Amino acid sequence: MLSNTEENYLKALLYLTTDEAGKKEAGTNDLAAHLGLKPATVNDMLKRLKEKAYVSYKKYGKITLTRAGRDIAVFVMRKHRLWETFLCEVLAFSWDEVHEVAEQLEHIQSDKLTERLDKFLNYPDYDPHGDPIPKPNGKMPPRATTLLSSVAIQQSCTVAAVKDTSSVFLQYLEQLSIGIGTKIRVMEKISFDGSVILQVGKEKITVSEKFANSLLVD
Amino acid sequence: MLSNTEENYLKALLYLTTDEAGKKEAGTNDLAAHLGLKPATVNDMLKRLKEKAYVSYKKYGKITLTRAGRDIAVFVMRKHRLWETFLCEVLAFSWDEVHEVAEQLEHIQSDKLTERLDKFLNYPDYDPHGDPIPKPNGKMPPRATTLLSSVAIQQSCTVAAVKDTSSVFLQYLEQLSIGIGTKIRVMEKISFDGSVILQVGKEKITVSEKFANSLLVD
DNA sequence: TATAAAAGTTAGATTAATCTAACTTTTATT
DNA sequence: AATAAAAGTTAGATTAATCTAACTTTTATA
Repeated sequence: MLSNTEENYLKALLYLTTDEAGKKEAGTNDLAAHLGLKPATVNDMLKRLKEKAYVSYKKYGKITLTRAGRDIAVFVMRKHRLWETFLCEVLAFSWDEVHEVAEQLEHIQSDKLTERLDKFLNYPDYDPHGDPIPKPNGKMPPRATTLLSSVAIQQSCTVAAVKDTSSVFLQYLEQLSIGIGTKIRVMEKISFDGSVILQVGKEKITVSEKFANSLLVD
Repeated sequence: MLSNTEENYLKALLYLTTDEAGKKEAGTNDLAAHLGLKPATVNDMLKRLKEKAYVSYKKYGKITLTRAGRDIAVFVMRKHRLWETFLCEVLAFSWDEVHEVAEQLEHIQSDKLTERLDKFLNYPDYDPHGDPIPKPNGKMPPRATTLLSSVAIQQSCTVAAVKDTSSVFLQYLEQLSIGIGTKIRVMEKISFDGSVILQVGKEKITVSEKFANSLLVD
């Protein structure tokens, strides 16, 4: 059985190599930066994970997850997202509060717990941030890929997911009454700085380019 | 913040010195036996816990929890019992399956989670084994103290708690359709071996002295 | 009360996870 | 292509948690 620490390395590797993070290859430094550790530390751990056949790489080369490693990482992600859903929907946490707690809960080892929790939540496909929850077989529901910034003028869309899960962003969304499922119409784009004017309910609001690049829509 | 390991030592000490375990003093060997560790290991840890002022003892003497140590142990117990209740009542675990999982969940650090869980469960006073759940202030609802074995012949009583939480015992109770709240009438006691004949619902059953010493009733 | 048994402690070793400092290899840039 | 920068590795140290083996103190008993 893997330690929490080992699980965290695999999860980080999954994240870094799944182009959520922008790129597809991961090196020692990327991992170290992502985990807040020193490259030397990561190097040591990678040796052990390679030994145990959870990762694959050659000296000075890029690191990839093996099938076994990816399966574990996906399962940890499944637990993380189920717990986030539980915290929001059942215990009324707000979506900016769930992450840290889910970071702990994702390491609880009990298949029965995971499956019962899934059932209790009625087998959700997406977590409170709109991220897909892997199924027990490792398959993932489709992830929204359209950025709000790429929606044409006068088009309407529905918020499907957030690309940025930082508290500041989530609280800002809260303040604007925007959440998963909110209908948005793009009214105007300012070419000067990429700002976008949106219709949200009866309100007309202006948001930055950075904002429009942080929301995924259907 | 304490490690899971440190929390487990404090919890064990609380258990051993709260006469649930029969006695009120705990030594290195008792702790080692209870935790499945070697006395030398426990000795080392006790030094650190003393350093941090969670326990108090003098060399070769008996160990007691300080106020701070007891507060932490009680809080861990609170979390353990709330999670057991959650697993049974919400996720339909049977009462012999919850312990191991609760052993993991009890270490999750989030006051908000604990309080929200308590609220969601409607502030239960007792867990699925009939053990009192400490309140946020550390106070405990009263614990049943009457053993089934001490109930007089022809008296009726209600099962309040189990003294033994081993799977074998809990599954046996399940098989006999006895749970917390079950009404029992003591029909006869066999002086030869301490066996007791009980009326449970419409059934008349005979149980051992050991059994009658493992159930607490009101 | 002397002494054997039980309880508790110390010393030294091991493993996991981390660090810093120094070194090597790869890559990117002039 | 030479060389500077970035990336990756190694060596040696530290801390937490565990062990075994040997030793000391307390307690129980003959």
